[in-house]
Amino acid sequence: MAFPNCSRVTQDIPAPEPGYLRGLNPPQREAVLTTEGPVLVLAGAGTGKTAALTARLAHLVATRRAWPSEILAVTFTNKAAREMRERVGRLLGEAVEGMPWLGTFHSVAARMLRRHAELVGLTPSFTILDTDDQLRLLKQLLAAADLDEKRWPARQLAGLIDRWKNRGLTPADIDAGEAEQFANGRGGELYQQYQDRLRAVNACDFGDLLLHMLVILKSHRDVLADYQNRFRYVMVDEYQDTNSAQYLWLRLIAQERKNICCVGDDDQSIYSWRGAEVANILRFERDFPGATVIRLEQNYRSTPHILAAASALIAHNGGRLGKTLWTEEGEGEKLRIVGIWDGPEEARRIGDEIEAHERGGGKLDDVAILVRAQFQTREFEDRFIAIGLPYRIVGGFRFYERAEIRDALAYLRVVSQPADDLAFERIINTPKRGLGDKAVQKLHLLARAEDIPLTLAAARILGTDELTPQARRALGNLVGDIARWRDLLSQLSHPELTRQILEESGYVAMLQNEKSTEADGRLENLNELARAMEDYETLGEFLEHVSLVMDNDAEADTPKVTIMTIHAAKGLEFGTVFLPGWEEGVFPSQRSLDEGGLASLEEERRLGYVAITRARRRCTILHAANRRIYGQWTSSIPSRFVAELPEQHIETETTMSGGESLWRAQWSEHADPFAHVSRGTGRGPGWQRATAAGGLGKPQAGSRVVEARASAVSFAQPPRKDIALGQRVFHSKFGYGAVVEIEGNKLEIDFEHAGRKRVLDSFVSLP
DNA sequence: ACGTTTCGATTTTTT
DNA sequence: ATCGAAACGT
Repeated sequence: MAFPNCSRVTQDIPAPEPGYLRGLNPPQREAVLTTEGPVLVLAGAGTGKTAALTARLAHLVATRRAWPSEILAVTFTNKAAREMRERVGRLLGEAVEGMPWLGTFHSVAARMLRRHAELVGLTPSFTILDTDDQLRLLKQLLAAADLDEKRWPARQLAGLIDRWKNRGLTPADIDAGEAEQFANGRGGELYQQYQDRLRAVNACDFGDLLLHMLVILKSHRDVLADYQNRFRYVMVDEYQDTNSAQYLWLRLIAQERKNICCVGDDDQSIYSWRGAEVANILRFERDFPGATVIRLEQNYRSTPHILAAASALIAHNGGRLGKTLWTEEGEGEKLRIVGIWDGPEEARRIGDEIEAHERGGGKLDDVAILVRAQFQTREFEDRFIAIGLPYRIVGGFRFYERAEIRDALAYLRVVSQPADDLAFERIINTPKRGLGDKAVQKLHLLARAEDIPLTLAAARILGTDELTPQARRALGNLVGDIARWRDLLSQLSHPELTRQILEESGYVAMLQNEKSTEADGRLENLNELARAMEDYETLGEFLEHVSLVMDNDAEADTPKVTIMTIHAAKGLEFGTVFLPGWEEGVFPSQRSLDEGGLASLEEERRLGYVAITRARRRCTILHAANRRIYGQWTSSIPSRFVAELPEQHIETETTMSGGESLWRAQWSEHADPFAHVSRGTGRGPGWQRATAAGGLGKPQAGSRVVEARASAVSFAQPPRKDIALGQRVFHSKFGYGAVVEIEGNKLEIDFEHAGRKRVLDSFVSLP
């Protein structure tokens, strides 16, 4: 269809195929070349979705169907947006300078909202709040409403409001039934108050970025018409993750031209808990009649065994659009299912295998351990530190979520935005300057009475005798400092100003006085912040960047094993993947089993599908018979998902003697034969198990042998001569501590902050 | 105002 | 077990 044997010109001089089509398979080409009308691209895991999407963008621009500024292309994460921008850039040369509307839903919406802020009662320089600020504000409202924070936690209200916003509901849309969900029907009223307060401080939360734009598009036909006109083409990545507000927003904008191309995979929808509606992708054809549906099914990532196992697992779900993944790859290894005794053994086992992988010439960067929940990472961290295996834990705190970064930003916000009460509250007593609850309360009273921002109230209260003399002096200094910094705003570059503020506010001194490893890290982070600022023209630009875009997946120095949650791994791939904790109650998680019913279980299963399909060559699933959860030893049975993997694609192994079947049979008879011996002993139940006579048979030979091998490797390095008992040493992760035991080159150290740990001597230095 | 103790919760996470 | 936040005591 694309190249009929028509014109003589193309026959004489075969038109060279455009570079961006090179290497694409037929369905991918179809996705690129079907530019007009609604298109749904169902892209299975590893089927070259991003390649198709970026080629499509390049095609639209190269064929002059649209200027870069006339294409709206939205993703969920900054990473995805960045990657797309880079790849399109590579395809088109630097011709794509401006793709102003390529970005995350939130950054694109924020960009729009800044142009129309007045329509929802904000100014174009509104602040984007982080979760901390949000909670602080809600707590104030709850206190004012005389609600017990115990019974009605601010977190819960924040979650509820967020869900409302995700669904596109403004306070006016909250009926009694909805409001019922919080504080006996006061939910709606609190939502309204929250929005009023946000407007008063000229701020938005993340949900507002989309919701405000949605309201504006609905109520201002001219604005809507402008965007409908401007965007000749709309492209959406990870469509299965869109929430209702995003869906409505897209539908409004694409309604006119209907050139909307959504790419997604219903089987990889794992974010329903934060408002994603799988229904959006399932009903695409009804929403956009005449839509072209294209399936990308050729997988370029994994071996047939891995694909078959993943496909069989996901086949247990109902209501799918359905895809059949295939590959040209050769057989490869079967998935391995490994049953072991307990959590520590799981970590030992994986550590040993990774060491073997490394000895065999494998790269650590190509290995990942994907867990269901964050708490599972601990076990691995402990073990890997002990054996000196480099690892990186992805997730947890992002750079801009760290307290010191937020504090620094709050100072900058106070300086650049006089109305930013929340920022002022954050820094008023950080570092401690003797301004406690009482002083803050008085400030609030005055600010509310006069209806002025806190910074102004602070300046006024100095002229009264409301405050104690010390408090007045401290506040006077702060107010004076802020005024001075505001003046400097025009004279200094913002990185310089930042350094000066941190210095003069006493923040740096506060950290220096702490003298802990953490404090050192924080100072380093602050330096990093100032350095990062140098890339931005204005302070405002930087603040926008930091609240919407900043992430920290840098640090690609030494090769490391990656440990992260399955959620965080979506979109990534690794040669070797370990999937620990496939036990009922861990994965699927207890919570999903208790509440949420079938839908929730199916989402867990999709998670399993995502997890397995991250692997290119080798995938190992593990389940432990015993695990410590919340400090309690709990016994568990293998995940139902393990049983859903077809036998011909897996290889089962267990360190319990007698094979899995015997082991399972034993389990069904005795729920937990060792619960009574395992509690409160110094050694874990795995040890008990291995040394116990009788019970379930011989000691676990495999595990013991492996343990010995690990030790041999460790002792190959001669122990250091400069470390003696009682020696004070420094470890880059745990900080300072004293050596309490030496065993070859293994040390047991009592750390000042981290407690007792066993580490290799090569990982510590003398202070 | 600040340090200490107790209490309670504890999936997944982006923006 | 462990961490953070709220209540409590100095």
